[in-house]
Amino acid sequence: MGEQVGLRERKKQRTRWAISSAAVRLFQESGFDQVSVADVAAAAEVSKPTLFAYFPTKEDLVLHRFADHETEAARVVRERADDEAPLAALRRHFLDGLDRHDPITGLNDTRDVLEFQHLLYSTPALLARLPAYILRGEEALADALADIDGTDPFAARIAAGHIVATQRVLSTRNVEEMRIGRTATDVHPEAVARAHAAFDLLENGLGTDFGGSSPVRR
Amino acid sequence: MGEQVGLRERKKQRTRWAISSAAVRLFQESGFDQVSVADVAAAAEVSKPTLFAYFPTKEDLVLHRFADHETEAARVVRERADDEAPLAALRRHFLDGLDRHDPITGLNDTRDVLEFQHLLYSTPALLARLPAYILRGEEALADALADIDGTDPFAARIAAGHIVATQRVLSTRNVEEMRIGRTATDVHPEAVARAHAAFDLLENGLGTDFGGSSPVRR
DNA sequence: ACGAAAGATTAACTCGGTCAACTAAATTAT
DNA sequence: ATAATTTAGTTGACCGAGTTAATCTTTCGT
Repeated sequence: MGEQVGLRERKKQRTRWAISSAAVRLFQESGFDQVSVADVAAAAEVSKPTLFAYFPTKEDLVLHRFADHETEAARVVRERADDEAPLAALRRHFLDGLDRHDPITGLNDTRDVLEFQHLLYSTPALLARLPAYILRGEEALADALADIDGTDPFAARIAAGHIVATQRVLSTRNVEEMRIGRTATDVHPEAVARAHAAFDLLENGLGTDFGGSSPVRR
Repeated sequence: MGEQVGLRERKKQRTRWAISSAAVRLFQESGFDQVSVADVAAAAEVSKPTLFAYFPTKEDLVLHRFADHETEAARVVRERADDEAPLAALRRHFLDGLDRHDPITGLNDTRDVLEFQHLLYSTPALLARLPAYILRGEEALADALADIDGTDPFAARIAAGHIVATQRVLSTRNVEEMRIGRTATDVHPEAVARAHAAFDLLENGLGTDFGGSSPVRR
C-alpha cells in the first residue's frame, strides 16, 4: 500500500550517493584534473559506463548538488502566501537562509562546505559550467512569475534575470568572505545589510545611483 | 616607421580566420557534433595541435565571436560623455544597436547571422558555454561602474548583474523573433518598446510590478 | 518459482585535447 | 647577404572523457 519504494530504487539511490561522494572526496584529496573518472568509478566500486548512467559528465559529479536547488526561487514564489508579494517572499527567504547559515547563501563556515567551495573555486572546468546551472533556475523563476495573474511575461523574464543576478552576487560575496577566513557569525550582520541593500535596489531600481535617460518619474 | 604589422603577424591572423571560418562552415553543413576537430583542421589545412594553439576548445571555434563583444558594455560606460549617466549611455547604445540592426541585439535577419544563430541554438554544447562568456562581460562592466567616483563597489556589482541580465533577455527575445521567421524591420518597433520597458524597469525597479516588503520608500 | 525487465559489467572504440621532437620560415644582427 | 635566433607549424604518439554492444545478474510481477 502507498509509496512502495522498492529495493531496486533504494539501491540506485545508494549507488548514486556512493559515486558522488567518492568523486568529491577524491577530487578534494588530489584535485579535479588529477583524478580520472576511472579512478572515481573504481573507488565507488562501479564500472565506468555505470558512472555515466548516473551522471552525464565528470563535472556533474560535483555540480549536481546545485541542480537540487535550481528551482528553489521558483518554489518560493509559487508557495508564498496569497497576500505576500513575490519580492517580499524572496527577500524573506534569503534572509531566513542567512539566519540558518544555509550554504546556498554562501554564509556557511562548516569545514565540509568550505572544502566544497574550495574545490569549486579552484577548478576552472567547474566554474565554467556553473552559470549554465544558474540560468536554468532563472528560467524556472521566470515561469513562476509569469504564472501570477496579470503579469506581463516579458516583465517576468526581466525580473527573473534581475532577481537571480542579485542572489548570485550576494552569495558569491558571502563565499568570498568565508574563503578569506572570516566566520559566518562575524559576517552575518554585514550579509544581512547587503541583502537588504540589494533587494532595495531590486525594488527601487538603479536610477538613484546610476542615473537614467528618463526624466525622474513619479 | 609606425606600426610595422609584420608578415608573421598577418599570417597568424589569416590562419586564425581560416580555422574559424572552416569550422563554422563545416558545423553549419553537418552539425557541430558530426564534425571532428580533425575535420576542421584538415579543411583549414593546418594540423590539430596548431588548431588548438589558436582556440582552446572546439566550442571556442564558434564562441570566440562573442568574446570580441565581451567588454562592450564596460566600454560604453567608460567612454560615455561626462554629463551622461551610465544607464542613459547603455540605453542609448542598445537602441542605436537596434537601429543599426547590430547582431548583438539579436535584431538581424541577415542569412549569415540567422544561420550562425541556428548553429548556436541547436547545439547544446555551445549553449552550455554561452553563460560563462556573458558572465565575464558582467565582471568587466562591474569594474567600469565601480571606477565611477563615489560609487559603492557592491552596488556596482549588483547593477552590472541587473544590466547584463536585461540586455541578455532583450537580445534573446529578438533572436527568438528572428528564428520564427519575422523580419528585423517588422520587429524593430516592438524591440524598441521592449528595450525602453526593460531599461525603465532597470531604473525604477521591480517594486511596482512584483511588490516588496519595504513600505513604499521616498 | 519463473519469466520479463531493469541494472551492471566487460571490452572495445571515438574523439577532444596535450606533449615532445623535429622542421620550416620569418626576424634580427653581423 | 648571410648567419644566428626566434617563432610557427608538423608529425606521431599519447591520455582521458564519454559511448556502444554484447553479456550477465538481480529484482519484480504473477
